[in-house]
Amino acid sequence: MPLRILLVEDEPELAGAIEVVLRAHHHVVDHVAEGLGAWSLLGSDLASYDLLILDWMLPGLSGPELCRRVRGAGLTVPVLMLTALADTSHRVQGLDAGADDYLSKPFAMEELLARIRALQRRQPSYRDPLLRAGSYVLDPAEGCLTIEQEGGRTRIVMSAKELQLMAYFMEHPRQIIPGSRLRSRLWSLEEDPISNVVAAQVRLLRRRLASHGLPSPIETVPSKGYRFDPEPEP
Amino acid sequence: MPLRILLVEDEPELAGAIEVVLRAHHHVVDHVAEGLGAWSLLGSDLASYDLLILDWMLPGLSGPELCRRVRGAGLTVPVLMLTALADTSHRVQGLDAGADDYLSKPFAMEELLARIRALQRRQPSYRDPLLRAGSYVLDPAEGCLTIEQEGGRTRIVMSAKELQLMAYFMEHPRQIIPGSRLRSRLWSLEEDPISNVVAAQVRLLRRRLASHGLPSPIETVPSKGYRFDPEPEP
DNA sequence: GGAGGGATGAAAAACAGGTGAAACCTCCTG
DNA sequence: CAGGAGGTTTCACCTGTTTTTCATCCCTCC
Repeated sequence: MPLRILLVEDEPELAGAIEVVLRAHHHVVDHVAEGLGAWSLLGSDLASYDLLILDWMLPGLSGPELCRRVRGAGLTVPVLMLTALADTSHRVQGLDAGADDYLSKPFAMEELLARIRALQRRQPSYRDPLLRAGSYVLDPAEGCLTIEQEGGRTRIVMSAKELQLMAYFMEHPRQIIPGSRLRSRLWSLEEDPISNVVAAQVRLLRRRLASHGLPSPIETVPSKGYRFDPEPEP
Repeated sequence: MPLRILLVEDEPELAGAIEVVLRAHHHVVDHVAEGLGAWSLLGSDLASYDLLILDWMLPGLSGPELCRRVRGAGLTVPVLMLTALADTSHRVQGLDAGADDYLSKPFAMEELLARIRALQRRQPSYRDPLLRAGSYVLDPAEGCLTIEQEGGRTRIVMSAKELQLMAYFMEHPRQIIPGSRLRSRLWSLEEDPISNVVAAQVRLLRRRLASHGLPSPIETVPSKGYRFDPEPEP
């Protein structure tokens, strides 16, 4: 599975080599040469990384310092530290700063890849909690819905709006939800009030469920709204 | 689960970045650039928000000031404050103003998301309470009225206006209510006074009750108004 | 007995939602 | 950078329901 990796390394040759290898293994790599640049990327960029590879010695902001900042900001992203200094006291310093692993130069690319794999396995990576209602389980992180029926489970990948809608329904099971409420909760204000986005999107959601052979759990209560029933009583 | 979020931030770049990230996580985001706009948005109950993200420095109305107003108005919505000022005295000021959390710029989007998740672990949805008068129980959420008689209960699904009318009667049992009051309470402002909407709607309400075999609890007091009696004395 | 509020049924208007096609947008790919 | 695929929204049109109006009738109170 491809990872989004931020590589912070000031030696151009090594950096280039690492980039090539990682890309060859289908990872997406951003490279910066110094610590402050990395920090501002982490601080404001839209990207979120699956892995940070930090050189120990960096202009601007050292590897351990950057690592401490990252941890201080509450980030749980795995950090792999690179260094020319192999002795134990440095190793300890690095790990104390919050790094997850530590690799001494020179190293074989194979070892780097192996350690990346190891970090990924160990990664408990915080995920949004699942949302459950009856036999429906929604996973916002994965962007999918699974339904447990007799005879197994069905997994449905959904679009963003479908997920929002489904989540709202699942948070309010069996309640009648007026279309106007959906509109005000799930769509931002500026849109013109004479539109039928809600009806249209409800339709798409129903169609998506139907396309997997599921009976629609969303009922229309005429001129009142919609009602989601996680498992209709007989 | 998706949240409805109001973002008050005057730096366009940062605001844009936050918006994109929040949307990517399936939240619904409204963005205003200054405090007064935010305040008027919060005042109009077009939308109710699950979270406010306030910049510290804002044109018009500062973040802490807005936050104080929000709390002063009795709103319990979680507030997350953003600021370039990291020192403790500001942190304390922000939290004293009623903010629930505090984030210093620059911050990683991951941290913002983590804090939002943390703030968000709170109360589940609640239902609006039932309205009771004598043997009549009105459930606004379900849009129905139940009557407990000897021999069981009757459940009547009603239309919106019927519910409004019934609710008004049930809130003023045994009182004589002039038609003109119903008109001004239940119908927005001066519609043309030569209409008999009220009479017509009262009729529909009576008919609906009658169609379920119930004696009408709504009596007409000639040239004075209507009176609702939750259970007529013999 | 006539004025006025209310009752009544039918008809009209307004409304909410369902539907398919088409327009848009954004992201991805060649 | 063009083209394509999805996803999302709009549009025009259709349905059924709710709400209001209208014309008429009824009753009560001065």
